[in-house]
Amino acid sequence: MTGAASTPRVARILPDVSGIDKRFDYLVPAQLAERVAIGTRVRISLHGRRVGGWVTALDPVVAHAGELKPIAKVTGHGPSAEVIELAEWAALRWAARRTGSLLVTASPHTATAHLPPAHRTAAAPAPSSPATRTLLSAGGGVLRLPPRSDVLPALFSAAALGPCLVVAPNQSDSALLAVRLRRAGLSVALLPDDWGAAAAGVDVVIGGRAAAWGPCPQLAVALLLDEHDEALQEERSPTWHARDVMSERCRRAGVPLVAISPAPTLVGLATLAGAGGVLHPPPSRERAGWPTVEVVDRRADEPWRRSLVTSELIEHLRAGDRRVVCVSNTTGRARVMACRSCHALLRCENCDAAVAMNDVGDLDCTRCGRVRPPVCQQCGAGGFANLRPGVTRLREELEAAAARPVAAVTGNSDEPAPDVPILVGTEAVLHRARPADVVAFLEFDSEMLAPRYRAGEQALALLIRAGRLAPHVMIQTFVPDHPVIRAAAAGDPDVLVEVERERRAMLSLPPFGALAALSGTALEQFLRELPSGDVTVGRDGDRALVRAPNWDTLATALAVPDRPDGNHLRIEVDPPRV
DNA sequence: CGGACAAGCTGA
DNA sequence: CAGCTTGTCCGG
Repeated sequence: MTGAASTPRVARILPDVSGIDKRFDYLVPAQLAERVAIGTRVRISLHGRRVGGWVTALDPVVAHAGELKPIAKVTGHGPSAEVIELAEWAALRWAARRTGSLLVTASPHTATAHLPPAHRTAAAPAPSSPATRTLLSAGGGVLRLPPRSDVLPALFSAAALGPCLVVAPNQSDSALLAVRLRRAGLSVALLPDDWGAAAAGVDVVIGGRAAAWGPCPQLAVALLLDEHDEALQEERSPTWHARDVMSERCRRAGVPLVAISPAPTLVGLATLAGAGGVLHPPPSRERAGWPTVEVVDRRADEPWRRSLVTSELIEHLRAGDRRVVCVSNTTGRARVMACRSCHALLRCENCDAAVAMNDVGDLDCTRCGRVRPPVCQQCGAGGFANLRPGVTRLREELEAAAARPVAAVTGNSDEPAPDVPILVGTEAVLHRARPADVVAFLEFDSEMLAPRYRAGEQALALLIRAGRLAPHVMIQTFVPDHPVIRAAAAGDPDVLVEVERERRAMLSLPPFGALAALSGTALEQFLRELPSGDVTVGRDGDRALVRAPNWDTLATALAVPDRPDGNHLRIEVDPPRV
């Protein structure tokens, strides 16, 4: 912080303009100097037009200070210097077209000229979580808490150490926790709305995945909730993951991060276990926090039916006033087929994923691309049943079987699910239904065997969500001994972790390797300029899969070629769907 | 992004 | 060769 009163200061500014990832130097007018710091949102005139931007550096070494234009206006507060640096790291890590897209996430949604006074309390609410305290004092780690347990004690224990940043997968979970934390006497800023209060200083800053970029002065400790949840990753490019952003942020700040999940992911275990390792309740207590799992083996169906309405399901549907949520995937997923003669699920002979019939009548594997003639791999028969009737049809079938009203929850509407005792819908129904007595997955195999490398973890995540909705989960499957089901039934996520770890290691998938999916018209040219040696290029349909031994190597390689303008190249680092 | 300017296409 | 489109470059 040099700069005598006589020499005007210079600010290096990143414009908030899509398509520009360059920094420009401007003079800081004396009357604005007080309000300009790294991160400040400003307006500048660039090439004849007024645009917004962020101060990314102050007083850089600059030769041509005499020709600089002044900053036109200070809009308000922005991310801290630490978060700006974090965004620059993340822009490289996820091959972002521009750093600004991440700084938008890190900035308040409305101009915030003035911050409210800081509000910190000395409250240390009970109950606390000894396991959380142990992990925090060890410098961070992973806390495995079963689905039907409360994270509030962990939050109390963390907040006792000082300003605490809490990242949850979504806004609604954060809002509920914020209410409970406030009720306990803590000062809480719920992002994104309370950005100003968070920047001023509170006990707990909490929000959805974007809270990983939220302000939290004097950050002392951080928590990541439901580390297994896919919603922690941004689905649009740059596909940053709140887990990895938080991990890096806490490493830089030298503060402990504790990730909490009923079933931590392999990547989470590899990157977050840290010094504290993985703590969990004793097996009997952990098991008690999982729902009871009822497996319906569809191979045992005596009269072969296409219907998903098994006798076990009918029992639940007809049981008095039992509230049942039925989940059936019918949209946007790979189709699932079974052999009519031996009832085996059609799987890829190469990679074991479920295969579906293409237009020509052959069986396509969307995971590895293998195509084979329409013959059962088990018994050689050629007659198949499609296991995916529509939700509308299903609703009628269920209603007939239940002899009480059944409502279908369809589409992407945000309206709450209707208040009837039985609901049927795609997995979205798990986000919208009220607590129930039973969640029934009518055909779980399309989840477990989806042609995505994280399918197992994602399927277990569905069971976790179901377990929070109801104490009893019913799973109809042709693969009753699948590790996903065994893990949930045993209340022991390690059952899946051990199988997955071996598979991922063998295939060099994360955390044993790094990958990115590339697409667009400029793809081939970009690939030609990739430095060879460090990365290998494979194919996934019309996308290219670039693999590297680790994320740093991948990021460095992807940064080498000239990035084409416009929408000619799309890069998804750690693509959500592969 | 959006303006500036250059290089290509068209038509009387 | 004016008049228009399309592409490439650049911004302090």
